[in-house]
Amino acid sequence: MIEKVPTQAAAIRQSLVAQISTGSLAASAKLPSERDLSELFSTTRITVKQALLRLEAEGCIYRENRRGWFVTPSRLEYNPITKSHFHLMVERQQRKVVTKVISASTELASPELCQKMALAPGSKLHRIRRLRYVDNRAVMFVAHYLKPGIFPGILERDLSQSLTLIYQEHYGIQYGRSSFDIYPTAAYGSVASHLKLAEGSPLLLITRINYDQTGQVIDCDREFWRHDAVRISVDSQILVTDIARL
Amino acid sequence: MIEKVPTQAAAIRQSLVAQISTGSLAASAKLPSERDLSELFSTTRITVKQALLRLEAEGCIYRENRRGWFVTPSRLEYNPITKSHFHLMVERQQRKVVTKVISASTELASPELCQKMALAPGSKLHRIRRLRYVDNRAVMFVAHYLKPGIFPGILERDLSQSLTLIYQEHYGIQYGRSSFDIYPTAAYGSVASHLKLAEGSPLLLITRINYDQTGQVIDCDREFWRHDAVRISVDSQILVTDIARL
DNA sequence: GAGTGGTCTAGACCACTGA
DNA sequence: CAGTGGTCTAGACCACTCT
Repeated sequence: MIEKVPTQAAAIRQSLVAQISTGSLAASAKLPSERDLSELFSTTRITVKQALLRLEAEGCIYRENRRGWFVTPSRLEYNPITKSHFHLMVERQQRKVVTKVISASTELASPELCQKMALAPGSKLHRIRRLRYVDNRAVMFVAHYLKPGIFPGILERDLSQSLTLIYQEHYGIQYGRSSFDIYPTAAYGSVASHLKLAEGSPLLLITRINYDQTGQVIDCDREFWRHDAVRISVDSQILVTDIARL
Repeated sequence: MIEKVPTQAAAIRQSLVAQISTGSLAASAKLPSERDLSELFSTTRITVKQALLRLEAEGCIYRENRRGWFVTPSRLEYNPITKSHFHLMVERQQRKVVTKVISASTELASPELCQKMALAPGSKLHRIRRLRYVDNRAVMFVAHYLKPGIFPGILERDLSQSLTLIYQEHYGIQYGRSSFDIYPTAAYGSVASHLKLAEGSPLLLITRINYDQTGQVIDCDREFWRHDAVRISVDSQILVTDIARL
């Protein structure tokens, strides 16, 4: 059996992985600076950086722009098809959750959105952009697109609470079915800056389209997730139960 | 309005994006070499490489180990909850598909698998590893774990065809419900080499657990997808129909 | 053997964060 | 202000692929 000689970057990665799994680097702990690491391993910053970038891709560590590298906390388990409130879902997992409203306005719908939501070209939509924090870390940036006709005056309400709740209480609307798709890509521009990601960092884009009880499109969510913050989990059993309840 | 000065890497990225979207670099086309690009943009290979790595994270381009960079072909649309044959699904999208068997053996199940599949610790499982190509590009490496008691002699069969079909025809087993989870991470070792990915490249790990009509666990699939080869798409409507049929 | 990306050296200056 | 990562230079040699 021929043993491959590991590259320096691989050796650095291994060493850090070991420290993380034994707990000598705990969750959310800060790693030594790139300069310190390159001295420790007698190499250059570029080599260290390559090891760090791989660990980042794996989801073991993450960085905050010019603040340093940290050990990634455990991931959120997320089922995009459940209709329960986001806050409830997170708190069930013993995590702290905060939602911050970034903007709320009415905009011309893009051609792609018109197609996805079965709208006439040139339709307008309410756009609500929010940022979600789990344990004080920004993990998801979401843009909700709502049909204005269904939700008069909704932009004047307190949008930091659950939209599902507002739909129910003020507009008598409940979700029926929904569909979603998951698209792995990279973060740029406002998404990157809100999530404090470096430009070009890996990202999970989840697009959901929600329908009411009668099958009409209600809204569309575009969720931009840190790739290392979530594990998507879907069980058809739950769906069966949900449907049986209707 | 203050315009940010784009970095060189961002400018290179923009230029390549433009060429890809206008079609002057078509799908699957080879990009100029890193050395040529660094001359073209009057910069170093490292700067060029950073631009290329970002485009790779986005899913616009991909590399084959030491062969060069290529424009990513369009993604496969994939619904992990459907029970149809993989080949059928791919061919419906006008793509060519090939499945290659990598190995077939009986192994001790790992503790995690025992838990996931509700097995006694120390149980054995058939492990079938296969590699799937779409349009001659390796896009997914999968390990199937089967309960040996249910599938006597299956390892001696032709495993390059649909397992679903073999289950039905030779063992009278049909899928009932299934659950899956999606975990973004990075490729290492045999997964990376089979998919011809560089170590530490982004990857989508989809773990499926399939149950038969009576709710017993049949098998577990661990699918390692190139992150740029797929868009996951789930519609609860389809599930409703499926269940109504039962 | 020529061409490609993979890895690495040994620095430099810049932009931003936080005390 | 010091410390951090972000970006960049100008090279080098290695490992692998393809012709």
